[in-house]
Amino acid sequence: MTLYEQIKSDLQQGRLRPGTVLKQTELAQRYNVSRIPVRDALQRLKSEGWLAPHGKRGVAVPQFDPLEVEDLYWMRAQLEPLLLRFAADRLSGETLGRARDILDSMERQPDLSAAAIGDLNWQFHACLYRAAQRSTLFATVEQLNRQYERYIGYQSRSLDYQRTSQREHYAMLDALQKGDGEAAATLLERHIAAAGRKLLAHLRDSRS
Amino acid sequence: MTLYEQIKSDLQQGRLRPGTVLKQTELAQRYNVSRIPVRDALQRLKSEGWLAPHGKRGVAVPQFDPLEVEDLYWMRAQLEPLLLRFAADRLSGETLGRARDILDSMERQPDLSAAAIGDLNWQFHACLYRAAQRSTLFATVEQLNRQYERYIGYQSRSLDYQRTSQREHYAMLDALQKGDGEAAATLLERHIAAAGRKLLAHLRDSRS
DNA sequence: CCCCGTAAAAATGTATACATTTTTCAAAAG
DNA sequence: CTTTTGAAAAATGTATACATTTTTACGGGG
Repeated sequence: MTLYEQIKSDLQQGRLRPGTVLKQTELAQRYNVSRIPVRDALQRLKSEGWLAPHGKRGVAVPQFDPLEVEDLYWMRAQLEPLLLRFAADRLSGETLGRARDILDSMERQPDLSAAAIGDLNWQFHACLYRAAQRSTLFATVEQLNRQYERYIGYQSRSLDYQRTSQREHYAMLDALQKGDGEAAATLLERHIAAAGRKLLAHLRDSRS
Repeated sequence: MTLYEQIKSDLQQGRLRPGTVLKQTELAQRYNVSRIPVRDALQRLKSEGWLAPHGKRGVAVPQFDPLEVEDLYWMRAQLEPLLLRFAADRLSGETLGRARDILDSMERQPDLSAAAIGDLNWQFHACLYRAAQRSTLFATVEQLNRQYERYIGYQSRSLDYQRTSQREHYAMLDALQKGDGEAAATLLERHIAAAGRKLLAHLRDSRS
């Protein structure tokens, strides 16, 4: 596991709490490395929204922010359906197959961690988006999804919601297989909006 | 001037040409610094689209890509009008004044460099967007604009186009001053789309 | 003639040491 | 008692040196 992944995992699991100011020296000791790789990891984590600038120098673990979630989901709801429309014309049977495999594997494994679910989720979407061959649009969408990972702990793991989410995924895939990209894009937009509302509700509940 | 700015300027002015593979050691010698600050600058430039990964290690100066321009402008046309709508309700007289000052100063200076025009352009837009107090949305928009800077050399500097562009800016500002955020947002969307078409045409001309 | 494996070289990753900047804290002035 | 100032301490920025990985090039085998 790289240093970047280690720090990210500590952020995800609350071992580094919002509000904490991170010192390169402390982190270097904590992970038994020198400050050079720490600097690299911090810069990357900062660019992905896991850390925020703190004063003139230094970084801090940012608070959870409902407004950030709203922005992220709104942007995703705008950009991802377009990407899917571009992809629709170019989807090979093999790609659709791989996407279905990912969904099936989620189905098979009953209780994955929130992080694992989030990862497979992205793998599924990314697998379709890549087919669009729009690397710039894809890169931005990927970044938004990475930024949203920070909130993955608040994602509902209720079996109920998982079922709904999976049903929407399969419906999208079916539409694509029929060649109806437009329908798939509409489903996707609703899927993202619904997930956003769900996450916001959870966030507001658990922090009020 | 920081190292980051120096390298960026060399990229902008073609002293580092598309296709070139950059070596940390070479750059360190070229700019008379050690490899540590070079690494930092390269990572940042990479995250802003000025450089692209090259193989497993190392970075290269990317080719100019019309598809990238299309994606950037399309995303900007989607995201920025929303940001302006959010801002519209919160614009103070002072903010509007500062925005107008920026436009006026562009008017006063007849022949600025493409880079200088681009910078003032962004200052104008950013000044309005900041009022929305949507930091996540703002950050994404800012990144898209920075990414687009790479193509600023292809921006038309014809007096004709500059006039059109300025007229659109003033029209937007007038709409905002009248409190008509909706009209301003519509103008902005068209403004971005028009600028995108213009840039694409130039790019295709000069490289065919 | 081409391909593959291996060793040398070149490039990047990381640690340590030093330089510079920022922050902190205490003492003195108002 | 509050504010200011300045020196010590702490943190980050940078250089040099070493470690590891990747690339390159050469020579032998197929």
